[in-house]
Amino acid sequence: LTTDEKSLRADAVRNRAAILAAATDVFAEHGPKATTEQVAVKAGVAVGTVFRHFPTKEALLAAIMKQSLRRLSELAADGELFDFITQVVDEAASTQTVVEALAQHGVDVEVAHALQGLRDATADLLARAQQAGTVRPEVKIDEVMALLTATSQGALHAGWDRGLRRRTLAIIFAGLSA
Amino acid sequence: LTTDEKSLRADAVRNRAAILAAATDVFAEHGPKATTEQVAVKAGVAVGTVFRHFPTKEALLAAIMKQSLRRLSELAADGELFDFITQVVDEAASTQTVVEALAQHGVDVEVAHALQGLRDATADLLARAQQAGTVRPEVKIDEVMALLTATSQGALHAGWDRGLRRRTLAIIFAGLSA
Amino acid sequence: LTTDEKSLRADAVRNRAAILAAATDVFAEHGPKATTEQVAVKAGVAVGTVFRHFPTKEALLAAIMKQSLRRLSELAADGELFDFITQVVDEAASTQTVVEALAQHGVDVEVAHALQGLRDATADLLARAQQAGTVRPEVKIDEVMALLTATSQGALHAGWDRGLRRRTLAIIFAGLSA
Amino acid sequence: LTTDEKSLRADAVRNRAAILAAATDVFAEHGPKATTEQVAVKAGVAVGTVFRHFPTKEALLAAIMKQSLRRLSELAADGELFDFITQVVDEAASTQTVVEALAQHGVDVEVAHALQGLRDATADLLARAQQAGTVRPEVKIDEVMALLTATSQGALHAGWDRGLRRRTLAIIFAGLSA
DNA sequence: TATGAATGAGTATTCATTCAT
DNA sequence: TATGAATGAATACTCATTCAT
Repeated sequence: LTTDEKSLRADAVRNRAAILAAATDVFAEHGPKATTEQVAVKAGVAVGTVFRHFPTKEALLAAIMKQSLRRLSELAADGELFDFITQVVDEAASTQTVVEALAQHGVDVEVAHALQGLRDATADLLARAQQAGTVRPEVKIDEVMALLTATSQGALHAGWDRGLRRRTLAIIFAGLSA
Repeated sequence: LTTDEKSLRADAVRNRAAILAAATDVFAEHGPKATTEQVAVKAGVAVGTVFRHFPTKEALLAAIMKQSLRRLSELAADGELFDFITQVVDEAASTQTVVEALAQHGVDVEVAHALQGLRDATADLLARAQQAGTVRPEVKIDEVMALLTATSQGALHAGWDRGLRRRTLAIIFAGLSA
Repeated sequence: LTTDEKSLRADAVRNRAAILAAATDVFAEHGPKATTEQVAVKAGVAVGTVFRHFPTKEALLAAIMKQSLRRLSELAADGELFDFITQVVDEAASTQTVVEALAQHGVDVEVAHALQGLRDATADLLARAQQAGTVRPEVKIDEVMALLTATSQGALHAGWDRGLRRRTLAIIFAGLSA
Repeated sequence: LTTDEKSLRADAVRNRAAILAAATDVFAEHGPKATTEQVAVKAGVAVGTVFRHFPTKEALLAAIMKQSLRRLSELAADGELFDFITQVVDEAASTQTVVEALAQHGVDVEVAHALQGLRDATADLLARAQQAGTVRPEVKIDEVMALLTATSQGALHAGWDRGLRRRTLAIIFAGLSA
């Protein structure tokens, strides 16, 4: 029985992960209007299971956001500001939801917390860049986050190609540079 | 008779305008998921009337976009690039849909046309700014439109306040400047 | 003024006829689900005019039925039973509504009256045919009307071609023959 | 587990059957304009359930047709032509939709198949009747199906009573007889 | 715990009918 | 009297969520 329970729990954990991964894909591809059913199918489970793990569609979206924000925060660690921004924007397409998360406020305490984490990590990169003299000293984290958000959304919705992304970012980087 | 016909048409025209205005407000506030019914209520007409003027919800959205794009194009005429961008971003909040129009492609022939109009008007401003030596010569209209789109979306979704908008744009303008 | 009134009345009469004709065509082509608007367009008038002449869609349908039933009654006059039946069936396609009228009961007093007229005219043909010895004496008008209705509906809905109509009627005529 | 799955499925199967039965009744009584909601109510389920089983109103109608056509085909097996026709016509009232199915073409592949099944079964009866010398040799299956369709529709829409049905069929049988 | 069938409120769209012009 | 815009009830279909198995 203990074994059963354990394996059940293991299954549950695996399911949770599968659902989260599936949801990320599905929402990235079809936007937030994608169906819970679609997520369930992609995850290889039944709808009921999705709702057991995430009591609400909104909760599922929040979970995705949290996950993505964490991933971005890790990306920020030990990086360089301009590289980081470039990476985020390049990957925006695969994280539509994150971007929308970045753009929203107050959705959810946990999301807000994760967002703060990303902000802190980015603030570190900014500070370092300013100490290195790469970025003008008067630039504040608020503006950097704003530019990050804006560019990610733009890249995402407008479907900029790699070249346009680079040239657009080049302008922004020029504006940030000392 | 002429008078009668005109007044009939006038009523219809008034309603059409009311619906368009209401739709602009409603969609700006609740996003594209807002109900046609909501629009009707706000416009003070019955749903049927909305559908008589705009046969589809999508058509209604397209009409809003067209209208806003035209407004922006007019704004661009006889202006200065940085002022124009600032204005667009400042007003983004009231034109969520436009921004999304800017970000979409191929929605509708007429919308595409209006979008091209805005692009042309902006291209003029850019050329003039480059001739005046205000903007670097290597900057292309593509990047300017990209920045316009991105910043509008960012300002809109993230709810930047006036100060943040100004500071963020300042960075971008610095990046564009010769 | 009198002239005006007269010409107005003349217009009205002309409109009524145009609407009736248009409705016959439209309903024949698209079935009873056709729109009042379609009828109006085909008649070259506005919907309001249709409703001024026929207060209800049902009333319009009833009017068509009456008209068609009268036409068929006239067709029956001075004819021969089998020829008459053949003609009715051949023309069924152009009078879908009539056929449905034939199949309904109690729709409308006036329609019922017109239906009775057709029945009487057919009864005359039957009597004559029986006197001539062409049709068995025990056949009653009820059966003839039933066969007429059935065959018209069948021909209409199933889209029998001319050959099939002829062969099917041949069997029925054989059954009726003395 | 197997039992559980089966009982789940059993529930679903029971519902499907209930919906089909309800739909047959409802459409027989109110014609094809009857509401999906009405069907749901009669079946004792929610609308959603109806749509889960039959994704479209049309699909539901097609399912009814298929079912009825199958029932009729079985009726044809091991029977005698005139008896068979009589039965079909007697039961027409309870199968309005079938009759319309008989009258339509190309609605749906499966329906077409079922229709062909009925035609084949009827053709067998016809062949046997002709071999037995009961029916004239030159009669073809096309005409028989045409008569079957026509009479069923007539009986249905015009509400013939039993006596009239018998007398009308008697004429047709006379026409078919050798 | 997982399943997937059932639920039912919600939404876009149509169309007979009314009524201001 | 004719017009055609406005009305709003009606209807097919969707989808987040619940719950029996």
